[in-house]
Amino acid sequence: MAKRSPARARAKRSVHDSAETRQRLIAAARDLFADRGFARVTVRDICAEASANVAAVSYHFGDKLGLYREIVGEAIDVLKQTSMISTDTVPGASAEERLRHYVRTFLPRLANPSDETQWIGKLMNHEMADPTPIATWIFEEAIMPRLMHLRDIIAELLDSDRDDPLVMRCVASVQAQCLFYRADPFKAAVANWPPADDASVAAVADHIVAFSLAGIAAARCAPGGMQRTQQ
Amino acid sequence: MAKRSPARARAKRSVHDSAETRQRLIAAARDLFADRGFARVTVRDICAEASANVAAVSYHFGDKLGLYREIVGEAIDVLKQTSMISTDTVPGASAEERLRHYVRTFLPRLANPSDETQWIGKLMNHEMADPTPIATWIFEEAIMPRLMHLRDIIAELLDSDRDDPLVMRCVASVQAQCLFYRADPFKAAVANWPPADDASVAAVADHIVAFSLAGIAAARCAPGGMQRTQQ
DNA sequence: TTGCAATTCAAACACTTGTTTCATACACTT
DNA sequence: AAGTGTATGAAACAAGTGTTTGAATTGCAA
Repeated sequence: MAKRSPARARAKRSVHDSAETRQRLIAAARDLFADRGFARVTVRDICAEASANVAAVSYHFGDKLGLYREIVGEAIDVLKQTSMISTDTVPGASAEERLRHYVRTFLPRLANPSDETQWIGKLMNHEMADPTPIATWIFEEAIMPRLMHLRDIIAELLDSDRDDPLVMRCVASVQAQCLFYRADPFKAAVANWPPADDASVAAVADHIVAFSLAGIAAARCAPGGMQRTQQ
Repeated sequence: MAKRSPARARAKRSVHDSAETRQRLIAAARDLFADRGFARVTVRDICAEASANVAAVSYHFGDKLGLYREIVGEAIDVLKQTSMISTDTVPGASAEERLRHYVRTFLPRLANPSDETQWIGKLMNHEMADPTPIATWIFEEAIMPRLMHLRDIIAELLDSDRDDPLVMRCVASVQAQCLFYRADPFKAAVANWPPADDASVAAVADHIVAFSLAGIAAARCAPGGMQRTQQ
């Protein structure tokens, strides 16, 4: 126990390369954890990638999970910022405009492989398939706020109460369509499914918005039993 | 190399417990692989669960991957059968009826935790986050046929060519909504999101159908630039 | 009964994992 | 120049991994 604290070392930033090894470890771990998830990345992988000694992770972060926590913390910080980009709109914007803005800013981050925050989506992919103790933290900080924002938009579009189960079903329908275009090692290995270039992503975003607006409108017209439009 | 072939042993089925150990191994491996994925299950876990010796896996299946292949093969067999349930319809059924039938039979298998084929969904979850060499096999045998079936339905609803990119975007919208309700360790750990009982699942299925039919109808009316319905 | 092949078992092997140890190199202060 | 605390590096450690070994054990046929 009682891991040596490198806190003062960072403050002094004058020894050797001024804890620049630490930054190389973080950079290497970010990419590797994103690609393979926590369990399938070894400390030796990270240190080799960062040109550091095997002991460096223990020294700078206590243990492997400490380094992972650092990465996830960074991910959540970025997520909160970009979440604000998706949820902040001009004061008078209509619900439809807010939905469009949400999807148009959210989707590129998920689907565009050249997006520099792409590693975050990959990281969360692994976290969802193979949750670490950090899963609940991610959910509460990064996912829940987005869902609540969507809920408010859709409740307004449906003109119904936010507790109406129909609202959350529509939230799921919208969010599901977005998440489907997440960059994903399976789809990548098996087909070239997700649209790559900016234009395709934008086209998909507009499709999702229009598709969803029509779906929500239909749900609004027939809130109770819209399931039978025919037959 | 040259793994001892237990093929004849199975045929004779007369020694010891007539290769009943083999079945116990398969049963144990099915549950464990479904819960944790290939990489995070150890041979010792499986053998302990099956009350067998550590060497049993090598003896009966060559190696760990051989046992996994056995499990995935079984999964694909079941998947093909249930896929037929989702895709087979009465001859004169309309596209809308076929879509409804597809979602209503597909969703319970994904969402209902008491479904006895639930382990297959879990297995594929892990395969998607952490593909093994078997990923392409699964995709071609189990996923691709479903997508093609959906494509035909939606092309008919849109009254457009099957190669129209709009068709696949709508396929993605429908499939995404279904897959969103997959039982998932992350959602389970973090919230009690997915609907549990049969009634809720059926309600969600009807929601997805109605939502999607409206979305498809909207896409049909404005195939090129449906993205701006207002604003 | 004896021989035979299939099956099980305890033990070990070879390898990888996260982590620790301890000696060394370094920059800076006194 | 000597001292000090930080950082690195090579090696080792302890636990866990998939797999193999070779000696039992078992049921059946000769």
